[in-house]
Amino acid sequence: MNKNILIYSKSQNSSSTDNDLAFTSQDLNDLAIRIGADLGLPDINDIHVVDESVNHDILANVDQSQEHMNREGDIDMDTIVIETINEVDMSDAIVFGNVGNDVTISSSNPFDRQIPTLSGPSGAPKAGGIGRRPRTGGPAKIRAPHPQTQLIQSISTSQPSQQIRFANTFTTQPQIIPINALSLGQLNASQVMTTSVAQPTKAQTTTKTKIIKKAPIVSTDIQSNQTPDTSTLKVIYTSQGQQIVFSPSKQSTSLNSNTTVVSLGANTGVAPPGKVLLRPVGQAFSKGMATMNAGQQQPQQVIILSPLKATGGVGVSSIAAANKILPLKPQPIIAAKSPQRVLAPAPTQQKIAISKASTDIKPVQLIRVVPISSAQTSQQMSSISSNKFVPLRPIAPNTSVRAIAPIPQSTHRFLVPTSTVKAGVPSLTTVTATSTVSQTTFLTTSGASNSGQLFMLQNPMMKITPTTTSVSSPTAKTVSFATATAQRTNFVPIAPSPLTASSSVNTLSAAQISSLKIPNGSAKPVEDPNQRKPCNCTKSQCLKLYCDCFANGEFCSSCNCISCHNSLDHEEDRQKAIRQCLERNPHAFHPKIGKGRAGDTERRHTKGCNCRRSGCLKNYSIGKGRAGDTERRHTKGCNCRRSGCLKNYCECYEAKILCSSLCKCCGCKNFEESFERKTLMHLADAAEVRSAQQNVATKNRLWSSDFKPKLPIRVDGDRLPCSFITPEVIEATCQCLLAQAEQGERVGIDLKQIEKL
DNA sequence: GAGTTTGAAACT
DNA sequence: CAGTTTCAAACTC
Repeated sequence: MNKNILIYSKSQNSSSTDNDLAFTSQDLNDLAIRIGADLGLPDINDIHVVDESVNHDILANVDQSQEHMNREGDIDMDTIVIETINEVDMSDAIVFGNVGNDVTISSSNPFDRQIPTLSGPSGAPKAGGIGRRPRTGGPAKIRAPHPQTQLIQSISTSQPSQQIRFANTFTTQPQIIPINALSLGQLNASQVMTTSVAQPTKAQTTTKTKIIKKAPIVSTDIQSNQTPDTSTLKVIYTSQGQQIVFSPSKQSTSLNSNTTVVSLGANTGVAPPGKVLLRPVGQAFSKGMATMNAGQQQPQQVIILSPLKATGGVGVSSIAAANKILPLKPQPIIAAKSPQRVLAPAPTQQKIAISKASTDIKPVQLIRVVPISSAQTSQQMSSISSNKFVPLRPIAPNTSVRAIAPIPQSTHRFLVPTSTVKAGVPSLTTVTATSTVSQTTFLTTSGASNSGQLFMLQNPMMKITPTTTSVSSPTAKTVSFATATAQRTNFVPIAPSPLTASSSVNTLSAAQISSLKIPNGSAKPVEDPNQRKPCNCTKSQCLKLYCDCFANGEFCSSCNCISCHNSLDHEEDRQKAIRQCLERNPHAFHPKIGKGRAGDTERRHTKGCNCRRSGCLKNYSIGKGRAGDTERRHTKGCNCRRSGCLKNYCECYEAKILCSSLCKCCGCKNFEESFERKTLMHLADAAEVRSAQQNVATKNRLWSSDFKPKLPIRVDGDRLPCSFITPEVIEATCQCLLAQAEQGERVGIDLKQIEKL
């Protein structure tokens, strides 16, 4: 029996913006073995450890319209972390974790764990699934998922099934359930949970959860005497078979030795709705805890994973002696200044407010231990078709696993700018979307459509290269990205960096163009196209679209800006600026380079023009666009007047695309048949050849010695320099030489001087 | 590196 | 929507 073991951890340094993994791979392997042994997993060898550091950031999205949640501080980001894990597969998962000093403990079948579900009055929390210990002792917790997210995907392959219907609701309170209650019960067959949608604008989401059938949960006494709303009852079985019934009524009653009704009523003064604290063994009741027959509970075997080395420290004292504590060696936090990655929804989307004030940001590390045999998981994921989760699984061992957060609306795009992929990232990871990711696409680095929602992944050290996978789903993608930092941030809308948008299809690169300017052909070192350019803003505080970082949805990092507010330290201002930009232009953060509309993508200049606002339609011809360019064009068009659209002032030219009918440029020379453009391109090609040759020559000088044979000249992926010399290059070069010669003759320069030109 | 040019963004 | 101003990047010297 394979099990998913999810381990998540959060750095203790909650204020740090530079955090990294707290677990080493060795830790994870050790943990997997110990956890598997402790939980009685039959075949621990089937458990495979992979690093799931972070990427919940790419999963969630934030509702900017609900920032009050942030301000109120009642949205627990930890919950989001759990949700992310849940989306992978909670029913079959054993989850451990550490969030700061918290320890999350949960279990699966060995403890007969099921996803707990609570339903109280409107706004009550819904399904949860992960136990966790509080920071400073007290009961362990089972957190409900973030109320705004869509629901837990939980599919067990081995148990009889029952459908449970959940709904998105709006609540701010997590469920908190003690470790002792980890042997969670499940709903009776008659208790199909159907809850109303608190926010009518949000579509109700249905998920299917297979659960273990047990005896009826609610006793006759309860139903007859107290008439609880069975539609909102929740029962948890303890390991002793005790039934704990959560009721929305205002009274808590102990019906018998095995059944306790826990009130979830709002006015009991015991526990707020939706927040149920159950007393752990050996701990006195405290205010805020619902009464229950806790004394009858037996200590649950608990494994505590904590980066803290303390074995009986914070949050552990209330655990029975039988519990096992596995201290973990924390990984040193790598202090590296890096751009912050953010995840951005479009403004009109249903989103999740998950971030707190910047001062309360908790870096999070996610580590996932998954079975080597991924077929089961894959099947499970693939069967999730009615929702918009984007679960991912590794396609190779020892790779990270990313899970995409629920995407509440259709046609979303995940944008992962490659412009900030950091060199030296230890592991580039490949994951594969295994579910039917209907209506979901990933924004590729070569541009994308203009519509839909944008999500930006954390910027540093992340790269996604979508390709078609073997998964049956036509929309599934292979996503590759490197480990990202675990900084939890607020989310901002984003757009791809120009570099990202123009990173393909081009025949000219910035480096090539730049190399043209180098005297004596000494080309500059080719800049890493993935490296984001630092901004130099002085007056905008990097909170206007003048700032490329801001416009790209990135935090400034390693920039030269002055009075920069595009950082976590000024998140409030930043969000305000974002809203302002979106008010002015709802597409302000959409990529400027996108796909052209069908039918006019091929419309290009053929002769150039001087028109300014006509759209230059009279001078267009059909079918002259270059192959590859038809999919990319400026969404607004440029307005150049003096540059001829052949300088980087022009956004089209900068993106290495031809001007289109959307452009209002004057004197445009950036059209297919433009002689100037061709010449520029060929010169750039020639410069590239020269640069490549020089680079290779330099390499050879470094590498070669008197005892080594000369290496063949190869550049950029075994591409011989001569391969750059295409007939077009030759033709253009000849044309340039002829033009120079003719000009020289007109001026009266003698032949020798002309030859020297 | 300073100054100029340029065009997008912001503003009126 | 059009004209103007502001801004930062591109470019030139």
